[in-house]
Amino acid sequence: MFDEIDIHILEILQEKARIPNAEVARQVGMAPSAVLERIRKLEERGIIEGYEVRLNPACFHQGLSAFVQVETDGTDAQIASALAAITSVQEVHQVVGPDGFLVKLRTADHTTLARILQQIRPLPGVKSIRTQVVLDTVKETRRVDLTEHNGNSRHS
Amino acid sequence: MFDEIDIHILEILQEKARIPNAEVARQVGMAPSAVLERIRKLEERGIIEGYEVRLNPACFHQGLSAFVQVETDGTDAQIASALAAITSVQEVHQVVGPDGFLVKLRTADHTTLARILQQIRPLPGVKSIRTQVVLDTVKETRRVDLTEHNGNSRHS
DNA sequence: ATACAATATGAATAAAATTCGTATTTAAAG
DNA sequence: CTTTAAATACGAATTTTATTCATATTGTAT
Repeated sequence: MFDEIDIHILEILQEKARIPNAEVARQVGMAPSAVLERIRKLEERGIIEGYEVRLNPACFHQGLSAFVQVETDGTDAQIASALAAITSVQEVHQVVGPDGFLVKLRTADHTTLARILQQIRPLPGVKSIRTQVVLDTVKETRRVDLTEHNGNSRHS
Repeated sequence: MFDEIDIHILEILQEKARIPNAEVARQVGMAPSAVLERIRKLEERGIIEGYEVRLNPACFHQGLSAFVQVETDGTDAQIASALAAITSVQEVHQVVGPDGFLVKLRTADHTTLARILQQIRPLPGVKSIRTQVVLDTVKETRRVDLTEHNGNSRHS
């Protein structure tokens, strides 16, 4: 799927995604055109899904995080998409075990949170909800560990 | 803090973070140098925290997500950093209520997950853990809603 | 070994980033 | 409602980067 050079490129991009191609090429010791071609293919294959800007949520009145355990009657796509449609909802995960979803929210304050919760409760199929408000986020990353992939070669 | 033009720029960047500056300038109808200056200041002020590449976790043997409710004896920074130090741990949130943390994990499979859990259980201060394995992730975004900020002007 | 496909190179060109002097706008103070 | 100072925008010039493509090299299967 990908070799050590690809991993190296991905490591550089994970560190700082807006780094110029030419700089990546310098760091991996290859021609810029070759690196460009590799990145293109990583994008084509869906290994690179995209590039994101990380904004400071506190600057946009989104300082409060919460997790909501939503117990449901079955696990319809209906409920899932109703939850996903709420703007404050950042994540919706269907979990194993008793039917339900784990929802991650982001709101300005407790008042807004309460409003969103009142919005979730009456959704058809929702049996109960349990809310956990986040006091402090110690770690929050999406970085993928690439260290274990150094040995992979490019087999079809 | 920021005006409508900043919001417009941030919306464009949230859509596609690796878009060239010159293209952003075209879309907002300003000179590239002016847009560059604005983006710089957004970065300086910590409004833009950084740029990330989004990788497909499944391509790196990280296809399994799980949430772990860690009940603890108090909420030491000790426990938090011990949890955060584990590579598979993507998020550590201290939650309101009974002392504890909500931890988000990413592993290759159930076997690896079990191993990580056995690693968490004996940490000093950990009373009990409850694990929720993710079957399906319906939504997962970090996008900040900027639509409400159109009226903001630039006051100190 | 041979041939085919994939990848790398390097030069050339187009595009973008960056800098900076000047002009314009904005906001505060008088 | 001016005046003034600071912030921002502009646009030309320059440097750097992106992109393309013909050629060379490498890797792989037969």
